[in-house]
Amino acid sequence: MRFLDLAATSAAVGATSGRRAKVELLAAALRSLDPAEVPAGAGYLAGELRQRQTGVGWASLRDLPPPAAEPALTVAAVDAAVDEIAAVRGPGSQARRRELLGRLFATATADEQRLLVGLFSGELRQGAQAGLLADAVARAAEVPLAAVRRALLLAGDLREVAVAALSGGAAALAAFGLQVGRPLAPMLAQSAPTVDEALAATGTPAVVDVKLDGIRIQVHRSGQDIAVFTRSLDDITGRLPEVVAAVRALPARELVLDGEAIGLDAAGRPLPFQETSSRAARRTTPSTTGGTAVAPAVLAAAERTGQAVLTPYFFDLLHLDGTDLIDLPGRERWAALAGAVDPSLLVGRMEVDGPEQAGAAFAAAVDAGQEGVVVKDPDAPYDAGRRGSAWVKVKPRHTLDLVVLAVEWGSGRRQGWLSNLHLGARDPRTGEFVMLGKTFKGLSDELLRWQTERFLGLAVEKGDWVVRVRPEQVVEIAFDGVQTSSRYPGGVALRFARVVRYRDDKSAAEADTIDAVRAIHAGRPTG
DNA sequence: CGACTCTGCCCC
DNA sequence: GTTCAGT
DNA sequence: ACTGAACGGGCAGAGTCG
Repeated sequence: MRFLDLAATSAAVGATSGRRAKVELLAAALRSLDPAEVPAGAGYLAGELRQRQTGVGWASLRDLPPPAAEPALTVAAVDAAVDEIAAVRGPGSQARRRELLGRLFATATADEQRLLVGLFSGELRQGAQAGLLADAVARAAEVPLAAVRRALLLAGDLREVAVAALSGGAAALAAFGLQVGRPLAPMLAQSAPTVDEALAATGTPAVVDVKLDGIRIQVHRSGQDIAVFTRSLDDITGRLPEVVAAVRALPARELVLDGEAIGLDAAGRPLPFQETSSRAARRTTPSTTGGTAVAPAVLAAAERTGQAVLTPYFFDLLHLDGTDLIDLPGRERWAALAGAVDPSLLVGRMEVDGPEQAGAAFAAAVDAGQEGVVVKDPDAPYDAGRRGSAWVKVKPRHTLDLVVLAVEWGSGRRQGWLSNLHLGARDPRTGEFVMLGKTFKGLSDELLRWQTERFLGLAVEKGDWVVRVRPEQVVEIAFDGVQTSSRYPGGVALRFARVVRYRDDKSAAEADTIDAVRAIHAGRPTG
């Protein structure tokens, strides 16, 4: 298949607002792919490259050669070119990658270049991703949508599912059961501002789990083979030897566990997320020589340098010794979990009848330095990949009145509007403002329109990207916490900042101070 | 060597 | 990660 | 209810440069 035809489909999908019409366009393109091109081509239609990492990002896509006048690329040729680019490594690789990338783009027409940029950057923005492509696969292969969805969530790989559906139909899809050793999409939680509202969504009685601020882990065990996967289904087994050891010590032969890995201090209180993250992101250590014994080396180096040792805590069990549990009610899965795992490895959990007990559980979790709670419906099955009302998370929320220092022009559907706010706290010693981070969240279209006019009126420097303003507009900002920052001048930054409302009743001189922010920082876990 | 930029279906 | 808009 | 798109801070690792 010509790559140009995929580019045309992508453009048409992007120009279509209706979901059904998008699916129709994608299905038609899927049908015209050669069987050998399905893995790459189906991914392109969902905005994904077959190669997970290419070493190419926004910076490499800034200066591109002029487009070709005539199309010459096929889907297979693009896939081969990306393969070659992704394989480049070592000294001289940046120049080599740049050369190969330039050659690919010089062969592409303007429309094809647009699709390539979207694929390499990971931001195709055609209004269709893997979820919609599942619909298109069902349509093209004439199989039930539910079968495609289920296969996608259990296989975690769009391309394999597309190949199976288009070549083997419903029978091939049925073969995608839960498989020990192969990650499935983890179940997600909705968010609620209070435990009362969470309880209203789940119903009562409910179960309240402590929410740990660490790394989501899905651990598979088959005999002595143990694998640890992240929320995005990446294999991080080599980075978490503590987790492997803990699961190896369990009596069960086959397990699929869902939980969280987190670093603790000497007193057993949780470390700030940054410290857990630092340990979990470490692959090797300087002292690691061959790489054969990477995992023990990671652990030894962590202990030697005083880095956090991560501890796993589990809250669900999806498979036990030959039996799949995902379709069972939560209370049955959790009973099986309690029987399979040492109590010290279980997430803190309380069964509650109503708001009073749930509120007490939430207060206790926060008091212990934890991130919050997840309220769960004990009758619900494990809905892989879904963010339904069966699980609802609740976290404490801080708010501060900050001052807007600058605003960035938006892109995509926010093009032409001032969008991303630079936020500052007042420094009472200097009268200046200390930048703490940015946010673009919590802004309705109406508010975007209002603030564009407002900040152009306050502008002191109108750049193409950033508009600097007189520090006069106060805005109420909600956020989850304060973290240590090497980027911002105050040494602190807000986590998950979002706009609550503009405060036209307050002047900048009445805005909250950097001291107030530092006080919150000092009060965080092990701060 | 250290300082820097860029990347990551990164983690949250 | 959170939030808003569109279907 | 679900999907997609707006974009946040911080981390380690790889490669480049002076």
